Amino acid sequence: MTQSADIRRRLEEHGIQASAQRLAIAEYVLATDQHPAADTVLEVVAARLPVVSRATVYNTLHLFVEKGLLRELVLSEGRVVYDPKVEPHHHFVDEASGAIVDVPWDALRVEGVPELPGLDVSEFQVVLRGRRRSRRREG
Amino acid sequence: MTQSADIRRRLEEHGIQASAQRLAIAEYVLATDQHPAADTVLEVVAARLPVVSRATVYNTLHLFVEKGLLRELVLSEGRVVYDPKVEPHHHFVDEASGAIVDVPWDALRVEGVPELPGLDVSEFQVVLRGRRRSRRREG
DNA sequence: CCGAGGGTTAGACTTAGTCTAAGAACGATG
DNA sequence: CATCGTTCTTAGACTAAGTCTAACCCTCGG
Ligand SMILES: [Mn+2]
Ligand SMILES: [Mn+2]
Ligand SMILES: [Zn+2]
Ligand SMILES: [Zn+2]
Repeated sequence: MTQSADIRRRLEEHGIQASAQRLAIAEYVLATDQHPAADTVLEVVAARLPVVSRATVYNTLHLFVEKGLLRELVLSEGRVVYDPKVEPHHHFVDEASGAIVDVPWDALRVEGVPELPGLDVSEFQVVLRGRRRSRRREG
Repeated sequence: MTQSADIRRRLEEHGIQASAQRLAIAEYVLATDQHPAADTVLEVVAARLPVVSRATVYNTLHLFVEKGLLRELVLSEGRVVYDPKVEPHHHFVDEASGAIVDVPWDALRVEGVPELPGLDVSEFQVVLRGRRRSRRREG
């Protein structure tokens, strides 16, 4: 499939040498709309690739972060999570399930950041917590 | 000193039975303007009270959170931090030092939260990252 | 072919936090 | 006071996320 060729190209464009492990990890973690933790990545990838080690998963995730393909988020205790959506956006944490939901940048307006005295802000986001309202249709 | 009597009263008002350990922990953690982690609390308190155990520090911090005297913040990897300022406010994380700086609620305006579809937001805050600008005077 | 550099690996190690079971302090009651 | 049930504290075992190390395995250029 051309899917994997696309991913290979994408890695190389970011100065990352491809390997079977990196491709398998990228295929999952760069395409998901979830915010998986490292151990989830390991589980998912290990189910498809004969053998991937924990060390490689951590190495690769950190490499992807360093090269700008992923962002690392820390929103709740003991859960470092990876986000393939690197453009600025906000996050909602569902207190019932722990699920993390993306909130588009334009859905909120934050005013006053440039006026904060003594602080050079390089990035910011709104972190929201609460319950997801029950939906009529799950789709 | 009446300081410790005040603290004792404050604990009891929140339904917390006082003890030497709880008073010592409260004296530090409810008065600080920093955002200390559990191990910092243990260090500081152990320096004044003959013996306090790690288990008690964790138990007490969790109790204080449950009773509304403290809030638990998770802003960076591996660092759960406690905040005696329980009113809503925002946080700036200095990327150089890891220091956490309070940003008053009214310093920023966030619009659009009630209009988020499908989300029942119970609380939110803006999390900012960057560098603290060098100040003329440290005070 | 060969060798160097980069990638991967198992497993030891570290660190934050939790759990357990036993002892100490508390506080109501006789 | 003495007793006794409840609450609090404790050391140390345990867990889980993440890091480190040193050996091994590829791959690609010469
Ligand atoms: Mn990390
Ligand atoms: Mn906690
Ligand atoms: Zn996201
Ligand atoms: Zn704060």
